[in-house]
Amino acid sequence: MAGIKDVAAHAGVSVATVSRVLNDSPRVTAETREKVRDAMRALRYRPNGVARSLRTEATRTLGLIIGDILNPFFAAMARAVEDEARAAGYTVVIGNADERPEQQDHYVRTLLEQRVDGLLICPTAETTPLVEDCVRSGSPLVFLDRTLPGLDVPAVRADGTEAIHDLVRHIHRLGHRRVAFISGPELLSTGRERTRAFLDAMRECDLDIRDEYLETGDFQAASGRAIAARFLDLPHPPEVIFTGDNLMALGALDEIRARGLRIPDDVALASFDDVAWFVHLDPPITAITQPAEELGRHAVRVLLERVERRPVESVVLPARLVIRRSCGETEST
Amino acid sequence: MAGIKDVAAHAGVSVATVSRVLNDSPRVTAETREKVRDAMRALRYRPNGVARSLRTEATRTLGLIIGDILNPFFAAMARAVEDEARAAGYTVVIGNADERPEQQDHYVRTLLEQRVDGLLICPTAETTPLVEDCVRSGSPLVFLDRTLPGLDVPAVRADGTEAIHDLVRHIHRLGHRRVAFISGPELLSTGRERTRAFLDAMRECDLDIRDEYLETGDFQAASGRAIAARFLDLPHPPEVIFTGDNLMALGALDEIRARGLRIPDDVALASFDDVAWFVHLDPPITAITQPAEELGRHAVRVLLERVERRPVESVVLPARLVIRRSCGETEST
DNA sequence: TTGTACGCGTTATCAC
DNA sequence: GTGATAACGCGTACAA
Repeated sequence: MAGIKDVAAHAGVSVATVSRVLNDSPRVTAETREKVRDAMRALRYRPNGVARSLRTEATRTLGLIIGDILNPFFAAMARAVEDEARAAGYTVVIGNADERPEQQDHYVRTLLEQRVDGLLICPTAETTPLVEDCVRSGSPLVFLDRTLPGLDVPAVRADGTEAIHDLVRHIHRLGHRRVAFISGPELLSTGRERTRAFLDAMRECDLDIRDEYLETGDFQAASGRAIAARFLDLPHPPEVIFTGDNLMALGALDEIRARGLRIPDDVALASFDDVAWFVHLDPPITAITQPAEELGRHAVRVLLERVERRPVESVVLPARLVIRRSCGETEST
Repeated sequence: MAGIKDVAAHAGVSVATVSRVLNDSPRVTAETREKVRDAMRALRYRPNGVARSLRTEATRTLGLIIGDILNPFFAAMARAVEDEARAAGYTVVIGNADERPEQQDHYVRTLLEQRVDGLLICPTAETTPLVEDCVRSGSPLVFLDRTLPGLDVPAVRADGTEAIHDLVRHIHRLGHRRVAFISGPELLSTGRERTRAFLDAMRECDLDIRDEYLETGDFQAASGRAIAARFLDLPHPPEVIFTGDNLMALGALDEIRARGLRIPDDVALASFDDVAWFVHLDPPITAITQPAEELGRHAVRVLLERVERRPVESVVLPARLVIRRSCGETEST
């Protein structure tokens, strides 16, 4: 493939001049610029980004490590990250960690070696030594969606506390008293936050928090289904099942359907995390929606600030309750 | 950041030896190997992938250009591509072309400059000069999901012809006669193929193909909704609406729901392209499923063969009809 | 088995 | 305004 010196030879100038044309330097006559451009076209020249990166110490590439691109919430974030990055002239490498610390580390290592200019991580449960290294070595790093305790890393995330309070009040107002919660892992900041908010909100509404109505899942569909089954097998099953994320809602839904139960008459359902198709269900599912796209965009902006070595602040965006029909809502909201 | 020569100095050996350790060369004593490894750990050395790539002319990176990661079908393919690539020691850069030729070209150009080792493209309608260049210059290229006519590029895709015949026969057997089709763009190979298969299948079943029952959408939800509305406004509305992809099915579903119509009593619905949540709908949607994961995995394998300059064949996998309840199916299938 | 020296394609710093 | 040339960090032929 043609290199810069082939172009230089073909245009009868030096490689320095070609480089200047490439980088839109003003110190080049319009005439020679054209000559060089012609040579580039003639030789089908494509600048070698690898060589450029070696020289400039910048790859104009960002890394994004998420749990799973198949989860619509992550997909929406990833999409927004990509759009915002492209607008700023960056490309993004996506790594699916599958919530496994060792796979997350694999990507951290790989992306660090590829010398990405910055790293966006939705951290899994554990703080690994590699991530700590990353922080210490000062490579631009921003947490997305979740945080890791004890690490001084800016985070861009949604806060569901208010929305969960709204939801519990909403459920209470609808006359429900026995509400169960399928929580996420204690090890995840999002899991902790939602459980805490749920408990606080229940207390605020003077609602009983029964032990048997509180179980911990792993944010995957199967656990949602299994826990929903246990709830429904209880002598006094709950009137409402609230799930900590959309996948566990899916699992709960499957179990409810499999038993031939009707929503909301037999059991009501609400989910933290909204997904596009909840609205097409019958009845549409009442859910808490997170601003996934905004999170993604903010994350890129914050990360690029860090890349420029400017000081940054964490960003917390509110989640929001979307009332639909799965909790026994009537026409008048 | 520590480089190879810092490691060499720290270990008291030459850079060549360090390099040999890095690349697991057997011509190094276990003893010196350990010395070098220790030095690496001590200095928190991370090999510089950029420099290595410049030297070896390989980045161990693959490019994947798809329409939209938010489309569950693309997401599933992307996920599989990533998994397969990682297993082979590659990372993948994803570009969302949004079905826009100029954005597709943007990514082709960018990824070519980044010197990805191979490129996977789900081509949008038009053959751009850049893509032609790509083919001529012989850079490893594989089409995924769709093909472009007149270009000698291996493709990995699903063939829906048989499944569409199965579906039309199924619909016919159920007693429906007036069936409408919301097709995809003629410019897309998938759009053409599905329309042709639908028409063939209709003829095979001796079913009338009315002009007003055949309209072309753009594979996006909005067009599905608009066309469904026109179908339903007809003096003789169809008994079945069959959509060319999952997004247009979503649009049609919205329109049907908005009118308070019931599936399948008022109008039956079937979709090319299955998505996970179709099964959670009431009734679950009868659909044609494509082996998205297999397509992704095969694509990577074929592409890596091309990277190694081995001859390859295109891959065509069959799509498959999944009968559920949205066409008026009874318990006995 | 180990070390020396060159080159990969660019950008940047000097001269002119 | 343009040209010569030294880096950037690594892999490898060749010499020792």
